[in-house]
Amino acid sequence: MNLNKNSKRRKELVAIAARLFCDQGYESTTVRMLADAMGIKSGSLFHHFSDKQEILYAVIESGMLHAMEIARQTLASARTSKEKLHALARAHLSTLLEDRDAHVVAIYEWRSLTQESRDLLVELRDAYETSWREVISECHEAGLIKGDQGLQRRLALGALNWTVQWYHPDGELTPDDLAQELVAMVLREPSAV
Amino acid sequence: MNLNKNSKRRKELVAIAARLFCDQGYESTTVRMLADAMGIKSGSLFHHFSDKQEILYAVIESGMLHAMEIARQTLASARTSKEKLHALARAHLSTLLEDRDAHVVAIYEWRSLTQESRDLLVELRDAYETSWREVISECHEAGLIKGDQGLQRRLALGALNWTVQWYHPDGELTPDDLAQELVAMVLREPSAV
DNA sequence: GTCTATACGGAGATAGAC
DNA sequence: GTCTATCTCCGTATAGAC
Repeated sequence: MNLNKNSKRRKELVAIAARLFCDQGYESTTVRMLADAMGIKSGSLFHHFSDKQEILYAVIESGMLHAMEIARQTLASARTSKEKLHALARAHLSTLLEDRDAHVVAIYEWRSLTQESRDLLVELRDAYETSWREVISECHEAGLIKGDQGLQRRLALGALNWTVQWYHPDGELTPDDLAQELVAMVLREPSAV
Repeated sequence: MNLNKNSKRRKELVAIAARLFCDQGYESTTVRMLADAMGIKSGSLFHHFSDKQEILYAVIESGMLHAMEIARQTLASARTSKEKLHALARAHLSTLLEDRDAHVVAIYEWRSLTQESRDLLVELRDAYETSWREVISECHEAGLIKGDQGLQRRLALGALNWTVQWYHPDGELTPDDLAQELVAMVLREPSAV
């Protein structure tokens, strides 16, 4: 089996799998469907991945790594704590949109991962959420909000994650509108949208 | 096949199915597992439901009907628009907790429904969300908030629905704390938690 | 790295006796 | 209303040639 995780070919295959898993669900997507979409026969699939679950893991991991990279970049150009909060919200929405398949899969198909895979991905997720923890903590220290920081972080991330259920970027609302309204809610400022 | 949807027996079976679907996912739950948990053989299952998808439909429908009933009741005793918003949030969280299995299934297993089933359930959901539409509209008319009502409703419902991912009622936070913080965010009031 | 061929098990669903 | 028995199909995964 080919274990080179960074090969271009492998990334293509993972993206194709992400789309199918997103559209039809992991369990309902057969390895034959995956192979068809990849332009190979089902037996050949197992040259790239040791089993079906590993494909699922690869899809979710790639989405998470990408999200962390975007958050890191966006955060770098923010100065005030409010700007940082806005940056995180914008970055979060960007990855949800640009990498939608992988994130929808991460949300819906968690249960189909082995315990070992889950543990690995939980570490990634925690690392990502640490940025949120830090920025919300900064907002509190700056006197912009008070109250339960964990609760505020979870409500905010929940509202953002749920956007995959209803948001279509071709409507009137821009991702930046969403981010602004979310920040306004968290910081209890009047709506700017 | 027994079509009596309101029989006590049927409700028991639906509750059992909800638990299994919630724990393992719809596709990963076999009709043999369902039958085992119900104390019958797999063949007997099809005396109660015409096929597996109908069980999924029954689980989700029962959760939605219950949610609507709770919302109706809770709303009846609220007077001001802020009280009504709080009532809706509390009712939403109550049903998410009391009827958690069915709602988790509704969130995760939507894709496994036939188009016909989906259409029926979308009608129910829209009817439910109408309460939210009306109450948020009232809050705007009362001058408590301004901005995009649809966006505010969706962010609020998203934050609430996402609680199934992290909230455990045995912690320090009560459901009422959650509802209060959510209302405070929506109405841009200081955190009361 | 892809192919063909196939093993093996378990899935949903049905028929008909009791 | 439940049972037993069984059908049929399709799932994941493997083996070995090219």
